[in-house]
This record gives sequence, structure tokens and C-alpha cells, in this order.
Amino acid sequence: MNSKEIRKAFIDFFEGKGHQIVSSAPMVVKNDPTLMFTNAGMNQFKDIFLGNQPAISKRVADTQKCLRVSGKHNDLEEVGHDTYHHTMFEMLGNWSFGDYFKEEAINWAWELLHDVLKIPADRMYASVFEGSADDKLERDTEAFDLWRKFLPASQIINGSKKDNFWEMGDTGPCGPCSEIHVDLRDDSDRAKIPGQDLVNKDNPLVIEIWNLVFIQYNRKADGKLEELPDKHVDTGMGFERLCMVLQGKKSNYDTDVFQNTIQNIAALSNKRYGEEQKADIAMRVIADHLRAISFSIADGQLPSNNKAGYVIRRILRRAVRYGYTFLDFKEPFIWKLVEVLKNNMGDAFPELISQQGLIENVIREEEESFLRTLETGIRLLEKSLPPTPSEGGGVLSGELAFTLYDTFGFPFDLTSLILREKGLSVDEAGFLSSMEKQKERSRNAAVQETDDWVELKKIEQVVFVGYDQLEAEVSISKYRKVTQKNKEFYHLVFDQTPFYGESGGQAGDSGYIEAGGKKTPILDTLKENNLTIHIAQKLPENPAAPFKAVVDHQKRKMTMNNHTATHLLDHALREVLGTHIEQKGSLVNSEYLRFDFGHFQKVSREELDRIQARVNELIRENLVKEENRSVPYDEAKTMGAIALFGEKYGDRVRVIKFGESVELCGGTHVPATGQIGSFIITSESAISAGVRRIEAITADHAEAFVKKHLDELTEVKMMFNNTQNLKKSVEDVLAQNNKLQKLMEELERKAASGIKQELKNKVQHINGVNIIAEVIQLDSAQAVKDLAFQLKGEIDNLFLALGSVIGGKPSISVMIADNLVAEKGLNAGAIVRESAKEMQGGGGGQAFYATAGGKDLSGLAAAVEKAKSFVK
RNA sequence: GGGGGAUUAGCUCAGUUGGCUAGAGCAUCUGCCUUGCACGCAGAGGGUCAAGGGUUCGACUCCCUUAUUCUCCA
Repeated sequence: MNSKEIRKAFIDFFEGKGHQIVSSAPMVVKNDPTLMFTNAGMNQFKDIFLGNQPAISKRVADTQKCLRVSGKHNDLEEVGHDTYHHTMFEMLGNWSFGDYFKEEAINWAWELLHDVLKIPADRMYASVFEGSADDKLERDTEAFDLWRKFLPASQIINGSKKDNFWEMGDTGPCGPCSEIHVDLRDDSDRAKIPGQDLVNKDNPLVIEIWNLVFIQYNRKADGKLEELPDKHVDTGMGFERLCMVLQGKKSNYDTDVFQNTIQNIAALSNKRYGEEQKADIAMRVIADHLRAISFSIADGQLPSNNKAGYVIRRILRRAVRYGYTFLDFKEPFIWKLVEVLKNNMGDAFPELISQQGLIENVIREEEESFLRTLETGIRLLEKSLPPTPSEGGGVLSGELAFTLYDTFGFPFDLTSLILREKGLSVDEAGFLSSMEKQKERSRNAAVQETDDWVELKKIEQVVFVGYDQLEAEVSISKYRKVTQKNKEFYHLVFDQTPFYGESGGQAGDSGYIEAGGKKTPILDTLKENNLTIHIAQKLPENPAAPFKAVVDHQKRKMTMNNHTATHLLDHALREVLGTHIEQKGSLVNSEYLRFDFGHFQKVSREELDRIQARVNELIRENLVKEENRSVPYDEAKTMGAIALFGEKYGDRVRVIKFGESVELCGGTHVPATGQIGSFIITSESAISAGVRRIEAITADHAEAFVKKHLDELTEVKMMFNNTQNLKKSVEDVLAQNNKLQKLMEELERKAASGIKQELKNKVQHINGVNIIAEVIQLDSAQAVKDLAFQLKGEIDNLFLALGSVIGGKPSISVMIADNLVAEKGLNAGAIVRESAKEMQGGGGGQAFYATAGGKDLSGLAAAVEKAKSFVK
């Protein structure tokens, strides 16, 4: 069976068991501060388990794209070196939300693996939870008895709390789990050591493929467990491992999931897979990372220099680095593999097909930029090479290696590789300790303490009433204290709220809540998963009281203007530039709007004009909002609604329509477009390969913007006595100014040369030295300097001391011919310092030219005389 | 969120404890030579040294603030 058939077999099997098949959630997580990427199949159902949201269906199955590169599950550095770790992988899963439990879960797992997929029973092992005295839990005999129907007792193994008791976090839903392991070793090896001895022992050929979690408890804050009224099933099976088992391979990378890509990498690098260990590792790294990066970009997460985007950039760079070092790729090549990946996985994940161009562009650009970083790093490294061992050195300091890494992004392993090639080495311990210090600093800065939720009133789900009203009677359902950098604030959750929590690019509302005549300001509103959190500086006196919640009307109104304008802009972009325009990001607040979209080139001035005019036209048409809060997803699509890649939509979606603009959107909008008043594009720029950004303002801000510019224009016009043709007047003045400036320079030159001539006539010849010591009328230090250098070029054996008044302060300059400096040991710096004392000043410079300034104007002549005295 | 860099001519970059009248290569322009693969030669133009403050006789250089950008950590 090939991988496509295997994926389909799983989905078909559970569909046949009454499961609703849902699509994979985006790999990039939004609205969850504890998670950047989806790292397990259950992520998208977290709110259901936590009770923040009712289940969409009691039985669900899917394949979920997951990324494990940060936080608790960080496999990044393992990837490629062994045969089974991945950054991105697919997790096949089936779920029961308060429906079936252990019996069906185990029966069906067996039926699928053994009866349908034909994995031999004697190669399978099941583990069950052995119990825990700490938690006063017995062995999971229920699961044992169920497995006993299929497997002899010798193939059912007890597992510890660590391996067989699953918890989502410190508190919350949890329960025992049962894992299915498969032994892939040859018969001869199996005869030597029984498989059950190798389960969970990190043997690459005796592996866990499926974990069945039985969620039956809730872990309370005090550590105690309570039985859940509704019991759930949560399973996850590694797709790539399943493929390995069914295709009789001994490495995930030997399955058809990866082999196409690997063979292509081999061809591009003129090497063969399987011949050289280091090259093989590099090929696996690249094949793996290609998937992670491509899917992230398709989900809208571009590489960038912080947060999730930075993680993606690092993965990509790791791939480039392996290619650069072990496969000798010095030019971008990874982007060429996107085509192969698309052919392999495009039908299961259509975003790869529709986003192919963007993915390729972004990857190529990133590769180029990192190759430049590498070049700079190599140059810097070569500059700072330590002396060779024969000269008594040979070790590069760890601090230096760390600076290269930390400041210039030059990978440590490359540093040590390059040094090794030159017979040198690097102080690795020093490097690691520098790294540790940096981590320590960051940790201290990032400390945020979050207290437990204090629950006042149990609710099903927060009700958002802010579409229809900006004020509401609310009560606090729960709250918690958060401390960061000695600053305290509170997170409040209401039973219902008119406040819009930041999401979908729209900023959160602010305002206040009021009880007993006392107001508590709400500074901002955020969303954590499905929970709307209101941020307050302090807790109201009586948190249990009923409150009146009031949203800042004016701010919200302006935000709505900008949000609706964003939809109109999106529509106008498609009309003017073409329907390939796809949103890549959006920000809407009360000040302005920002819209990022995929487009292959700069938007021209004329196009921008047309887009802006079109949006204003739509505003003047005063299109009335048509809002439908619950449309089946498929129906919305047939209405032509614009959906976003990288967004997870439920079955029923909210549709916002203004004329021909139809979008799936959860944000707040104006009742009719006329309210927006006016729309002005303030900037158009590039944010990365193939992605453009437009920023714009509306309503009051647009009006203020126009007024400011008109005022400026009027003022300038007034300066020109209300000329008919301002542009020409300005051009004339500029031309005239240019002419005058040249004339001025000319005159200055003449004046200076006049002074120069005068000075030349005053040369005193004493002991073979040509001395000039005068006070002159020049008020720019630069002019004096020029004069001094000219005289130096024209008079031999020159000793020059010039006094002048610059900016109302006395100043002297001394210039001495080079040969005099050498022969007579004269030093202009010393002379100037000594002479300046006459005018209460000081200075310095070089031996042949120095300047000094002072405070006492009356001492200027004396200072010049003093300077002259040094040569006599 | 925290740390470390960078910002100098149209482009790529030098610029040593603060003082060599801000440089190089490429590009541009002019002239000459001639057309063979980055043609050659001679010359010229082009800089608020990111912006704004400060210290100093003197700041591209030191300090502070801001902007943009790179990089590492969380």
C-alpha cells in the first residue's frame, strides 16, 4: 500500500464507524499563548475537553499536521540523525466526546491494524497503565481484559505513570492510556530477545505506533483526581510510522512519504542515498524540513525574525546548513523541491497546490539571504582566527565563537568544522557557558507568574453580545492575577461580554465595567482559544457583584470603519490587480488598517490610485451590511465568500457581505459603508518575497491627513504670494538657490585666495623656516582648515599660526611642514595646547596640524604670538 | 519580551585610543583608443557618514534618545 492508500484506509475505516471526518487544523496556532504550533492531534479539540466549547459531533476522526520544534516536544536536533524523528508529521486520530469508551476504542484499533491492514498479531504489543499509589489508582484491568481477547497475556505489558498516564497540563482532563507497539525486527533478532523486553526502550525497530487515551479524570489544583461525568477517547497514530510498518521498511525515510524527495535531493547533489552516512543524514534533514517549512508557509506563517516566524526560519536554515556542509550546495536549491512535495501530498493537502508559487519564492529568498549570512560569517571568522598551534595557539575562544553565533547568526558547528579543517579548535565549554548566560538573562526577563483561576460562577461558554450592543449587564465568571516584571494585573472572564477580544487581526476593545458607581477600566481584551479575557489593572471591590460593561464607543466605531474598509480594499484589489490576490495578514485598530497580500510585484502608483478611488466609490454607494451569523461552510463557499488559508473554520460560519464583497469574518463592521466617510492609502511596501503591504486610514484620520497636507500647501503658497503655479515657483527658487550657492562658493574662494595672497606676502624667513603668524577674518573652521592645507602645499618649510574668531569664540590653528616636524621635532598639538592658555582654552591634534579653541577673545593675538615663539 | 550588532557615494563595503582636507571596487558621465566576451586608458560628477540631542578646541569615531534592519535567547 502506498501512503495515499494508507491515509485513505484510516479515514474510510472510521467514517464507517459513524465518525465525522474533519479537516486538519492549521499547523500554526493562533490565540493560544502556551502553544505556537499544533503539536498533537487533540490541539484543535482542546476547548471541548476543557469545557469551554460544546462538541461539534460525538465521534470525530482526522489526519492532523503537527510540528514539534519548540517547548516540551522539541525534536529538532534529533531529526535526520536517526530514522524516526520528524519536525512535521501527520497524526491520525479518532475521538469520542462523551460517547464510546475503552471497549470500542480498543476493538476498533485492533480491527483496523490486524483485520484491515494485516499486521501480524505476534508482532504487536499493548501496554496498559500499571496503577499509581500516589494517585490511589489501580491497574487498568479494564483495558487489560479487553486486549486479552486479541493478545496473549505475554504481549500485554504494564506501563508506568510516565508512559501510560496522560495529562494535558498540571491541571485539567487526564486519564490512563494504552499504547500499541510493533516489533519490526528480523526473525533471528526476535528469537534472541523477546519483543516485550524492548517496548519503550528506544529501540528504533520496536516502536509505538498508536496511543489510545482514555480521559476519565479531572486533575484539580490540589493534585487530587475526580471522576469526569463525560468520558472521552483521544487517540493518535503516527502516520509515517504506520507507513513504515505496512511497507516493510526499517526507516520512516524509506517509505514513499520521503523517498521521492530524497531521490530528488540525491540527483541535485550528484550523490546517492545510502552510500555515505553524513550525506544521508543531510538528505533526511532536508526532506523533513522541506515539509515543515512548506506547510507553515501555506498556513500563512512566513519566516521572520521573531516568535513562530523565527522558528520556521531556523528550521529552514538548518536544512540549508546541512546541504551546504555535507552536500556541497552553495546555491539555493530547496525551493526546487516544493514541486516534488506538491506532487506527493497535494491531493491530501490542497493548500500546497494553491500556494506553490509563494512557497517557492519565500524559500528561495530565505536561502539566498542565509547563504549571504554564511559568507559574512566565514569572512569574520577568518579575520579572527587564532594563531596556529606551532605559534603556541590553536584554540578560538568560546566567547568569540558565541559572538559569531549570537550577533551574526553563524552556526557553531560550522565554526568548529572550519577550524578543524585548518588544524585549529574552539573552546566549546566557553561557548556553552556564554549561551547559558544569555538564556539566564532571557528567562529572568520573561518571567510571568500566572495564578490559578478563581471561579465565581460556572458557565458553559462565554457569550459574545458585542455585535449588537456595546453595553451589557455582566458578571465575572472567573479571574486570575498575572505578575510580570513587578507589575500586576488581572485577567477577568465574564459570563457574557460586549468586548471584542483581539482576533482575526482586529484589535481588542477597551472600556470599563461599573458597579456601585465605581468604574474599573478594561485596558484591553484578548482571546485565549475560545476564552475572552479582559485585562484590568486591579480587581473590582466586589468581584461577585453584577456589573455594567461599557465598550469605548468612539474607539470601537473607528475600528469598525477600518475593518469594513479592509474588506472593501480586498475587493478592490481583486478588481484592479486580479483574483490571485490572497490575504496574508491583516491588522485593524482604531488608528489605521494594514493589509498584507500575495502579489508578485510592486503595486504601481496608477494602480494604487485606482484601488483607492474604487474603495471610496464603494463607500459612497453606502452599501448596507448583510450579516449572517450561521451559514453552513459549504453554502458560504458557493456564495463566493473569501476564506483564508491558515484559518480553521467550523461547520457554520459568519458571513459578512457589502455589495459584492463577501467574506468569512468574525469581526465587527459598520451598518453601512457611508459611515467610513473617506479612505486614503498611506503606504505600499514589500514585507517579504511575493508579499506586499498596504496601509490606509479612514474617516476622521483621513480627514485630518488631508487637512494637514492642504494646510501645508496653503502655507507654502502664501510664502510665494499665492502664485498661480506653485510647482514652477519652487523649481525656480531651487534653481536660483543652486546658482547662488555656486556664486557664493566662488566668492568665498576668491576671498580666501585674497587672504591667502596677503598671508603669502607676510611670510617671515627665519633660520630657513617660512613663518606666517596672523589673525584673519574667516569664521568657519572648515575654511581655515582649507586655507592651511593650501598654504602647506604652496610654501616649503612652512610654519603657520592662524588666529580667527569662529562662532564668537577665539580659535587658533597651527600647520607645520612635514619635514620640520621630522627634523626639528616640532609638534603642532603641543604648541597649540600651550598657546591656547593665553585665551583660556585648550586643544590638540596631530603633529603637523592642530587646532585649539578658547574663551577669552582678548587673548587671541597673544596666543598667535606665543605659537610663533616656538619656532624662533 | 530581553541581549548583541549594523546603518558611510546609485550598489557592495573599508575607515585602527576622537585629529591623515571622508576612501576603494562596481555603476554613471566626459574624452581618447577602438570594437573578441567584465574591452582598455585618462579624467569628472556623486556623501546632512540613518535622524535628533549631548560631551569636546575638534565627532563618521564617545554618550543618550528615536527609526529601520540583522541576529541570538525566551
